[in-house]
Amino acid sequence: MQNRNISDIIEQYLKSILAEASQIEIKRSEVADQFDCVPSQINYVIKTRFTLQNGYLVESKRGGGGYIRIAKVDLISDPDILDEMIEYVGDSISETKAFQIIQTLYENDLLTHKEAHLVAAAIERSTLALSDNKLEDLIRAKIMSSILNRLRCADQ
Amino acid sequence: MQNRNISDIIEQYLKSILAEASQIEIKRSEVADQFDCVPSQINYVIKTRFTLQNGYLVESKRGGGGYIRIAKVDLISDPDILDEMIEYVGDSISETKAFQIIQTLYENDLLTHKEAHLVAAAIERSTLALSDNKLEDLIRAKIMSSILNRLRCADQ
DNA sequence: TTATAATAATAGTCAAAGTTAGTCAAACAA
DNA sequence: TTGTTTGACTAACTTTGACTATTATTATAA
Repeated sequence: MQNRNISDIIEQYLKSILAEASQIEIKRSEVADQFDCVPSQINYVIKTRFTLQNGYLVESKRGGGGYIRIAKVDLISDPDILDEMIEYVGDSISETKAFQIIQTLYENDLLTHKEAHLVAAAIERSTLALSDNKLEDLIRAKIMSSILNRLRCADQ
Repeated sequence: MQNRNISDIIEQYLKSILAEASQIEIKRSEVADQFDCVPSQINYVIKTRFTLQNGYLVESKRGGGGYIRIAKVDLISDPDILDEMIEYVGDSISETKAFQIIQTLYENDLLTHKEAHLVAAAIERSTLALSDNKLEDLIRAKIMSSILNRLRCADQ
């Protein structure tokens, strides 16, 4: 349970604040100063320990008044079905197979009727319409994976 | 959700007035004085936060008695705005601008919170993640257009 | 009085400078 | 090997001010 490195310490610090509030906003440089590390270390911590799979949503803004916002989200009780689908999608998927996945999501109440239509609109052939079919299937897979991943969140 | 910079503060001020009236008229120099900034800062705020894709119409007049008028547009009662948005998207759009559109659709109840998140997941940079930025903006535009079109038929 | 010119009073544009956060790969450590 | 640390470089957003454009008002000339 002891902290072995600075990343673990920062992770624990952020999670201790998140225990109080459901959402926090930090200034990257301030936290880096606080823990005497380079700013990009904060990115490393977030990328490795505050993923959506772990139940965190991260947003940020650059420039004056910039920030990094970390929000804790509730995950659906049974993520296995999503994991299987993401694996099935892999890095390439046809329109037909993607439609089947969307249908399954709808039947399992992970998507409403309208949501299913919107997702379908995003990935259908007539939308992507790339002359390179391989590339089209690849992009469709990226979109499907991202959406499946997002469905881990109970709310949102 | 604090204000982090003067632009955010001015944005919030203007939106708080707009919450009362559907349309407001301001004097650029007065608002600049009020918030102790240069007048062109007001232009920056308007240009980045009160565009049509943000759901606002802006008119102005120079010279004596000049003004800047900001009006809120109602997407639901004005379906033409969807067409204008599709036209605005064109065949290429950045992540930032697409996010603004999604935000506007959400604020006007054309998308639920979850639907907005799903659409965002489909078009965000980390999803499309193409080395070719031009192609990425092009595909994002195709998806956004398809989604906007789908929203024309209110219920599915 | 009327037309025109000058002046004042606005708002717009643009680019430089400033302030953040993100990426990526090399070096390092367990 | 795998995971961590570091820093140079990049990208995004904000602030500022000099310069420009437009409109209204006032002064001047015919």
